[in-house]
Amino acid sequence: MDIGGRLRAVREARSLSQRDLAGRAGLTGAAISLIEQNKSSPSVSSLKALLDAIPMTMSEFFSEVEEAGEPKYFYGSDEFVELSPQEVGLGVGASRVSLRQLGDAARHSLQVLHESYPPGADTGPDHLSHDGEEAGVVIEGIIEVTVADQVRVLNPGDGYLFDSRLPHRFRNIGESRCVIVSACTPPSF
Amino acid sequence: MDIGGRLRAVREARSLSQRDLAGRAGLTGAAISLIEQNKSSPSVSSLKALLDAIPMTMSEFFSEVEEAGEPKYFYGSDEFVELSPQEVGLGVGASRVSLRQLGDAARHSLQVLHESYPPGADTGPDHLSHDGEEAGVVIEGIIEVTVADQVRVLNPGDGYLFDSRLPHRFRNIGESRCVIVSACTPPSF
DNA sequence: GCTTTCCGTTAAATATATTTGACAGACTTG
DNA sequence: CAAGTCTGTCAAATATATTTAACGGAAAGC
Repeated sequence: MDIGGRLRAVREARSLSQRDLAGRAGLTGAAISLIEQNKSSPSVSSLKALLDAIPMTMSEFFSEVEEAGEPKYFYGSDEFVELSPQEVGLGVGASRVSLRQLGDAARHSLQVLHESYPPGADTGPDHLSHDGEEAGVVIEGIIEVTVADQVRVLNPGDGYLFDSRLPHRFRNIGESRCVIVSACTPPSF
Repeated sequence: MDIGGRLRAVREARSLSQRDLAGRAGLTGAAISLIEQNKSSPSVSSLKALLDAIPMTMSEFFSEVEEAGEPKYFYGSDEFVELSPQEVGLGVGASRVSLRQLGDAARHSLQVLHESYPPGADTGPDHLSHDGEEAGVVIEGIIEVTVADQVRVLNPGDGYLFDSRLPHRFRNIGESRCVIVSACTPPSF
C-alpha cells in the first residue's frame, strides 16, 4: 500500500504545494513530506483532514490505492487464511475445527474453505444461518451432517448442497480427522 | 467519522474478541479498545493490519462509513453426475478428464465439481469463458493452471480463485492423476 | 460458595506521528 | 549578482498512538 505515493499524486494533480495542503488541512508541510516518503503512516484522522482539503473521500482514495497491482489468481496452501470458529458463528464445541479460507472472500462472490474436523468436533446445533447456498465434498474421514430435519453420514467422495438459511450442523463421529472442501455463495459469515 | 464504532461493528459481526483480532493483526487488545472508543485514531498502517485480519478492504470499510418431494441435501459419491468434457466446452485433449458434478446445478446458484485429471490431461488453450467466479483446491497430484497471462503449478493444499470470464486452462504435468474440488457461481455450462 | 477464564477498560511506559525551526536548491525580481 | 520567495527535506522537540500490566465484571466449572 503506497499511501505516500498516492497522496503525492492527488496533491500534485491539484497543483498544491505540501505547505498549501497542510495549511488547509490543519497540519504542517513537514508532516506531509514524511507521509509522502512513507516515512510515517498518518493517523486516520490526519489522512481524513488531508482528503477533506483536497477534497476526496476515504473510499475514493483507497479504492484507487487498492486497485493497483496484479490480480491474484493462485494461492499456496500457506496463504489460506485461518478463520476462527466464532467468526463463522460456531459454538465452543467447534473450538478445534480448522477453517482455512481460499483468498479474500470480501472481494469475491464465491468463498471456498478447506476444513478439517478433529474426532468429536461438533459445530453445535445452533449454527447461524445466512443467505446463499453452500456445498462441499468430503475428502477424508466421515462426518454426520444435519440440515433442517435431515441427518446423514457422509463418507469420502460424498457431498452436500443446501440453502444456507436452513439450520445446519456438522459432527465428526469418526475416529480420525475429517477433511472437507466446501463452497459458499455469496460469501457471508 | 465514527471509525471506532464501525470497527467494533465489523469485529463483532465476526464474533471476534478484541484480543482475537489484535492477535491476528499484530496489535494488542488495549489498542483496539481505545480505537473503538474513538480515544485514539489508528494509523493507516494499523487500520490496514486490522482489516487484513478480518478480512476487509479499506475502501469497503470506508464506503460503509461512508414442492417436488423432500428437498435433497446429501449426495453419495455414486450420485455425482459425470459431465462430458464437450458439455463443458473442452477439446479432445480433455477426453479423459473426469468432471463429476455435485447435485443439479440448474436448480442452484452454486456448482461444485469433483474433478480428476489423468497424467497429461489438458483442457486446451481455448477454454470457453463465462460469467461468474470459479475457485478450487488441489487434493492430490499437481496441476499447471493458466489464468489470463499468469501461469502457476499448484500442489495439494493449494488453490485458485478467479473471474470465469478470464481465459483459463488446466494441464496435469505430473506423473499421477490430479484430483481437484472446484466451485463455480453462478452455474453456467 | 469458590476458583478459572475470558471479556473490555484503564494508567503508565514506550514507540511513533507530527510540529517546530532550520537548511539547500530553484526560480523570480530588482 | 543579490535579495526575495517559493519548493521539498531533515533533526530535535512535542503530541499522540500503541504496549505493558493491571483491574473489575460476567460466565462456566467445580
